[in-house]
Amino acid sequence: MSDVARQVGVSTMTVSRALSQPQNVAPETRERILQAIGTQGYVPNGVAGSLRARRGRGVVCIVPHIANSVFSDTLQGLNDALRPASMHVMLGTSGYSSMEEAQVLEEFVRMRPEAVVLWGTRRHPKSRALLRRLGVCVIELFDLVPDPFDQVIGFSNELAMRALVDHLRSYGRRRIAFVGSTNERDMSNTQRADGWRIALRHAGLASDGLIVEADGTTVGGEQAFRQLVASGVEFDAVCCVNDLMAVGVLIECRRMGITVPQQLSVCGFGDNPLAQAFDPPLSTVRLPRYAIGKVAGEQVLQRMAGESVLQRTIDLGFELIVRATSAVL
Amino acid sequence: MSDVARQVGVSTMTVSRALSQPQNVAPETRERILQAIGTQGYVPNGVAGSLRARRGRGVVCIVPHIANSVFSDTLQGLNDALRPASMHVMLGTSGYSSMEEAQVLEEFVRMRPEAVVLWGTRRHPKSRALLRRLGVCVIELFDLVPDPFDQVIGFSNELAMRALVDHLRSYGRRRIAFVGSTNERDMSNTQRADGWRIALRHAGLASDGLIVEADGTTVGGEQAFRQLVASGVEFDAVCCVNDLMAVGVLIECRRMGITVPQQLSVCGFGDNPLAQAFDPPLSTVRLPRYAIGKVAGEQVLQRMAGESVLQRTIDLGFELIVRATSAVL
DNA sequence: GACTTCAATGTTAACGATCACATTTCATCA
DNA sequence: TGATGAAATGTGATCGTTAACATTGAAGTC
Repeated sequence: MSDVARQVGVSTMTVSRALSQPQNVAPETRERILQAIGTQGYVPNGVAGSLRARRGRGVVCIVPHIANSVFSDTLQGLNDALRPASMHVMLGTSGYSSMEEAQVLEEFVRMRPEAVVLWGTRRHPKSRALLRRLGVCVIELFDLVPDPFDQVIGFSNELAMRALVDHLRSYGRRRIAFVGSTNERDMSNTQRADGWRIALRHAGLASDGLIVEADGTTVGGEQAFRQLVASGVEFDAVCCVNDLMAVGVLIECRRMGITVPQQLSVCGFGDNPLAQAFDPPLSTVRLPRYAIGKVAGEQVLQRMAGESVLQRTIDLGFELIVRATSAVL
Repeated sequence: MSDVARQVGVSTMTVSRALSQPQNVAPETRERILQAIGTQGYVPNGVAGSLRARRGRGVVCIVPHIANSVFSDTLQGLNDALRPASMHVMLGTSGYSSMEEAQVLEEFVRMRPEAVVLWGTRRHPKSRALLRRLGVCVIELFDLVPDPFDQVIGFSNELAMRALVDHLRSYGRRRIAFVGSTNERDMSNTQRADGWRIALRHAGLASDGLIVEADGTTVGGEQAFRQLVASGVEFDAVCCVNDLMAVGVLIECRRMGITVPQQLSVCGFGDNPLAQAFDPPLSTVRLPRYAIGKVAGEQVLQRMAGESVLQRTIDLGFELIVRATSAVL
């Protein structure tokens, strides 16, 4: 920077101003400075700038796993919202462990991010203490909770699951089973199971014996379904906590010769790309994955601009996607 | 930091050392320092550290689009490799445009990253100049080229496509068509088409009239296939530049009553999750997506450790996945 | 002509850590 | 007993930028 200043015959401050507050520099001076910058190939040192300004242009984002379309769609949204403001995303993963998240977080906050965006609402006490101390803007994603740590953006798992159950009821189903996952440690599984239970109770339907659990994969779905059938309980519909398990159920149905949706209705959750591509296409709930990230980014920008937080809980809703596995269309 | 130093009764330098070079601090002093850090909730300022050390702990990674499993798998690999070394990924997207990539890159390098990881090998001249000037470690991903800018990690599109063609030949196919994409601006499409052409020539087979192009989506695949059929040319196999287009071809076949693989063999490229889930499951080529990111991260660490670059071009190979669309199993 | 005003630019001192070098401490040994 | 060296700690300068305040000069006002 001083090289540029020397060449143009001004002080470094003027060079700095030419870049960050052009309106305070004479147009011709500015022109000469920009030219010198181009000639010398000067690249401003953002690290020094951030140190002096006592604020970086980074936003930490920690998701459980990047290679999963739910998370990567959200990351895309976050990135798209932040890019126009010259902010950058510092990406980290927790591997679905709040302990690991706490460790990653502790390392990342050293870079003094403008905001921290985290998946889910289950936090390690250490993370809470750290975030509280730093007073940084924290945005939690996906699972809505009534009283968030700072701000939460997502949709209601419970309402979404109730919408699915109500849809099945309107199609005449009365014995609606639930297939849960044992490996999702976040609140999603609990909240969705709650939604299912509440919807049944509201409709005066029984839920006893109608819930099974397994690993949250396709294979887990197959196992869970076999278990449900083996238990001897009667059922005419199955709601799964996610699409992969629902696909597992469908595969097992095909094997057992159960016709879907004539003999049995099946619903997934999440609208995984698979849901649409599978044969038969799976009824499910589409989640505002991209929008969650986008709105999170927008909130970060708004709060940086000094605007106060209007809503601590932002509900972006969901979309019921009825395909061939739940009803004869 | 000075608060901690004061409380313990040492200089800030000792506190600094207690954290970064513990072996140079008396164990008991270190213990007291760590305790004071815990009490006060001191979080080291990584920005200041990076400025003084003149090197950050960040790695810039710019991919075309995050919400695409090819890229997110690779990001996962990169992240997994870098995390144990306390490095972090600064994530950016180019939207498949080298111009946009250049802009994002220019902003990101201000943070003085330890390395820059970029998708593909097509660079804007500005990016090249910038990277050359900064002398930063540059790792390009996916499309192998013989003489990379700095270092490239990937697989051979050409060899992979030749493997597919050879597989089809071994199954008796002689009139093998190619469905290309018009919207992939990177080298993949060209290299894959070249591989197809070369494989046919080596086998003494004709390629005239056997290539069509469309938008690189499922719908594009359907269109391309209709176009191919309408052209009246004879063919008994179709290689597609990606899995989505191959799925489109399969959908169109079903519509036209063409049996796969009896009347026609179909191959995709990339092993998209859809390929396995589709009915019938699609033959394709599995790419080392995760490994590419992982190895990239490992290379960054090795080069930071001062090791010299052993291979400027690292070929991680590919895997031919034969499923039901290319051969009766 | 002296006085005000404002735009353009300069000066100084941080931001918070750490490198290089200086100093202290203390056990070891001829 | 004093020399020797290694371990433990301290001092001062510095990384590159920018906030806050100071200065300059020229135009505008009475």
